[in-house]
Amino acid sequence: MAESEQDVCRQILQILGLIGDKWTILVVGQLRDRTLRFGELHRVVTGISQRMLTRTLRQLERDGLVTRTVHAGVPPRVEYALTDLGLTLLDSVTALGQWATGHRQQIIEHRRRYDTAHPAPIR
Amino acid sequence: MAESEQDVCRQILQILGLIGDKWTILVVGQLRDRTLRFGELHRVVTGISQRMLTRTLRQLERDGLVTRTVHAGVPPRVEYALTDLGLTLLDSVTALGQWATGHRQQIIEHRRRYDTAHPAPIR
DNA sequence: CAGAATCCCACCCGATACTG
DNA sequence: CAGTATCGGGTGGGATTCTG
Repeated sequence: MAESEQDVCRQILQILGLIGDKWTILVVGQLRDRTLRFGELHRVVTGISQRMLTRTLRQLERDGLVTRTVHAGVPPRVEYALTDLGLTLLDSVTALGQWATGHRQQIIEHRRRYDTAHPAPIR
Repeated sequence: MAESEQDVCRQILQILGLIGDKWTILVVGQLRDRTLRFGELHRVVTGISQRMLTRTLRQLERDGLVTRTVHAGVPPRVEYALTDLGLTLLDSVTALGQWATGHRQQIIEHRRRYDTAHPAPIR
């Protein structure tokens, strides 16, 4: 089964796109050191809507990055935790986050300079 | 000047979002070892529209990740190259790309299993 | 509590046409 | 050649409502 370079490239891009998603990063970040319930995640990931939290978690579950554990009973309880695979992603993302942190000031400064040098057209 | 955690977090997310953009990654990747002209980039980054290439390059320039050099004359010639800052980004992205490459099969396999276990509702 | 379903709008982005 | 301008379809994502 031949697999073209194109396919591989597109798959990797897809994965990077997943990682680049802001909600994904925030959610994975929150699961760093402990498992959390749906409601806890909803509270701790500031600004996320119920819908987006659900979608993000589903995708992460589908990709094998988090586990979803339903505890029977009333009220219902669903817990989310990182898998081993999810942990390796966390490491990589953390590294990238450190790049972002480390160069944040530089980038902001560049933007400031660029924006003053290229004023918005009047319109 | 107090800078809230929220602000810093949002800035980092913004930067990660930038990195996650598929065109950004492809363009930066192509500039890895040599400077390229607009038209060359347009040819080599498969599928990108003129508009998106322009926008991507502008943003990268604004953030100080690439330089834009205009050579006078006819026909016009504009060359793009990575800055030192851009190179450090390239390194980080490459690392993440290696993660994606290394775990690609696992993720695809997880998806396959998930999709067969959770068949799409009939509709 | 943990979602699923629906509505709806803002914006992203591609296609196309025009310009210095 | 290297862009800008404009239009229009598709989509991401918020707000709201309903259910097991």
